[in-house]
Amino acid sequence: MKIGQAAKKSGLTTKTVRYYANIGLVNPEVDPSTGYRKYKQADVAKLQFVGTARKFDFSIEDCRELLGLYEDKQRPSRDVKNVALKKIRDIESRLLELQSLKDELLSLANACDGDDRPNCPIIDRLAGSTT
Amino acid sequence: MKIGQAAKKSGLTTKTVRYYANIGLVNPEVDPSTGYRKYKQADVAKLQFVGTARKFDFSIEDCRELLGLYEDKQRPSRDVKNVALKKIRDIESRLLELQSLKDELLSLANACDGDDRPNCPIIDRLAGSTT
DNA sequence: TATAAGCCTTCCCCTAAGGGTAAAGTCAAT
DNA sequence: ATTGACTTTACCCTTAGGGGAAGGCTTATA
Repeated sequence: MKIGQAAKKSGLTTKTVRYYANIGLVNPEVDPSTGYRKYKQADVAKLQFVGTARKFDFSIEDCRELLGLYEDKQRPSRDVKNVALKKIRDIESRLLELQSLKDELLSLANACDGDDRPNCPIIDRLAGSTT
Repeated sequence: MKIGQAAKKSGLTTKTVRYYANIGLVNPEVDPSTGYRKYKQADVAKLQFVGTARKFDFSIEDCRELLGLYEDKQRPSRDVKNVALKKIRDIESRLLELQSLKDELLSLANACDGDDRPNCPIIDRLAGSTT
C-alpha cells in the first residue's frame, strides 16, 4: 500500500511516516520507477509499534532499540525490561523535579496576596531574595 | 562591565547572556566603537532574575512577561500570581501525564520476568496487544 | 483524449533554548 | 610589538517532526 494508507492504518501522519523512512527507522520498499514508498502489513505493524512506544515517551533512538528487540523473537525478555526500567527511572527523576518545582511555586503563590497591591513575594523570590 | 563578568555574576554562560541580548530580553548598552556589550548592575540583576525564573521552568516568553512585571514596581501582585498559577497548572498536568505513564510502564515491567526467556508483555503491549 | 482532483515525491524553512566552533577584532600586560 | 585572554558575528547542531512549495503520478470523469 502507499504511504497515505499506511499512515492511516498506523494512526500516524504521512509526514511522520516519511520521517521514519528517512531516518531508517521503518524502511519500506521503494518502487524505482515512481519513487513511491510501498508499505507491507509488517511495516504497518512496526509503525504502530513505534507510535505506541512514542506515546510511552520513548525517544526515537529508544524506539530503534525496541524495534530491534521486537523483531528478534528470541531475545531475552531481560533486555526489554532493562529498557523499560531505565525509562521508568528517567520518568521518576523528572517527576521529582517537577514535584519540587510545583511545591515551591505553590508556596510562593500562596504567599502572594494576588490583589491590587504591588507587594509580591513571587517577584521577590525570582529577584533572588533569600527570605 | 563586559559580558564575561556579567555572565559570571549572574551564573549564566556568555552564550546565554548573548542570546538574551539578541532576542531583546536583557539589552545592554553597546560601545559603538568596539561593538562590546556593556552591562550595568541593573542588567546583571535582570540576568539573575531570568536565570532563576528559568530554573522554575518558565519559558523565555514567560520570562519576558515576568521581567516586565519585575520592572513595573506598581503592577498589581495579581498579575504576577496569575502567571505563577498558570505555570502551576501546566506543571500539574505534566505531572499527571508522567505519573500515569510511569504507572503503566511499571505494571508492564512488573509483569515481565526479565530473564533469559523471550516472552515479554512489554513488547506485546507496544505491539498493540490489548490484553 | 484531455484535464482536474487527489495522491505522491523532494526540498527548504520553522520550532526552544541555547551549545560548539571558527575567523577576526580588542584589550591588557609584558 | 607580541602574546594571551576576551569579545564579536556567523554558521551548523540538537528533538521530532509540521507547513508549504514545486513538480510528478494516478484515477475518474467529461
